[in-house]
Amino acid sequence: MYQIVIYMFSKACEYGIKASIFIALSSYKGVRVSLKAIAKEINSPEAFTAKILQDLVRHDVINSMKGAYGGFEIDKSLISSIKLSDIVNAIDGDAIYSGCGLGLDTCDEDHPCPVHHKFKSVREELRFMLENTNLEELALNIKSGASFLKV
Amino acid sequence: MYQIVIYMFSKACEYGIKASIFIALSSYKGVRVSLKAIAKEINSPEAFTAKILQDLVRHDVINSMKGAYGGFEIDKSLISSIKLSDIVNAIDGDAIYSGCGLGLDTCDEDHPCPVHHKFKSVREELRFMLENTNLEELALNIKSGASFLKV
DNA sequence: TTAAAATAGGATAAAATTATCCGAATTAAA
DNA sequence: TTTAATTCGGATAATTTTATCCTATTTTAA
Ligand code: FES
Ligand code: FES
Repeated sequence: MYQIVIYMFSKACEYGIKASIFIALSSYKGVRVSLKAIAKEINSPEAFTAKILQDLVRHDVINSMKGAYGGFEIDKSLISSIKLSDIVNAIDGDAIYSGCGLGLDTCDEDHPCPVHHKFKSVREELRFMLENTNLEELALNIKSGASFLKV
Repeated sequence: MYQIVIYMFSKACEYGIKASIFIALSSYKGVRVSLKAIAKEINSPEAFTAKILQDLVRHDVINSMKGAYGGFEIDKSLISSIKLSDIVNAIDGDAIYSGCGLGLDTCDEDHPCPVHHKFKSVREELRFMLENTNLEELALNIKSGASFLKV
């Protein structure tokens, strides 16, 4: 049996999104968080999470500070403008919404695969969701206890 | 960079879906198709495709016949009742629509992850699409030249 | 009955993703 | 200035997914 079929996200993205939310939450309180604290909070492997955070830093989604009392943070005033798609793009590169669902070289209206029209709406909805969900709202829901980062 | 983020389907599923469509198309004409012909038509690796076809046979999505003049086929009268979700389920097992988008142990209304409510609708639309698309319509679109299996 | 054409299935290999380890560089406090 | 706490980054390992190879089995036609 050839495992799992419909991933919404890779592990890398899962960790990236959850980490970003936790960093945002902490940044509201004005405190930087360490890799160790993040991995513990989101229940992810430390070293792997580090790689993903480095990616997010390079793409200016989050900031980092080395050394004692260092850690990760996000500029408070930017939290509401960071979208899920920014995080996903940072980890993926781009070419996210462009690929054909059935693996044709390009997704092309004029040369569609059998599921093209059926998938288009699903993909567009996914895209819309990613581009219209920001870190602030996700963080606030964690804060209020309306959602959870682990278990 | 930690590649690709949003898969709709695994390669195994892509090949499984495309192969099924081609087999359906051929079955309407009353001819069995060989693995070789399928792999060529959908532009997939032969041996890997063989494994996936075996899965589909075991799950009674398609039929196979060994020996000279053997190959794969689908009972003509069943083509319209085979849904995309049947193919996907055969290759995946199940547990498809159940998992949490952010990797929590379970997707649970009472203990939702930060993206749960946002994702629910996307996932439901995907599910609806898979359960309401049948092989017949996909095959007919190939036949009419409205869609394509490769390139 | 034999030979050729196919699928079935086990073993293995390659590639991609996920995960770990360790030393280097940086920072702040003591 | 030293030390401890951290992130950074390269190397490597484990796991999963994708792909290949080879032999056995089945089936039909000659
Ligand atoms: S061509 Fe396949 S999804 Fe558009
Ligand atoms: S709990 Fe994460 S998608 Fe439902």
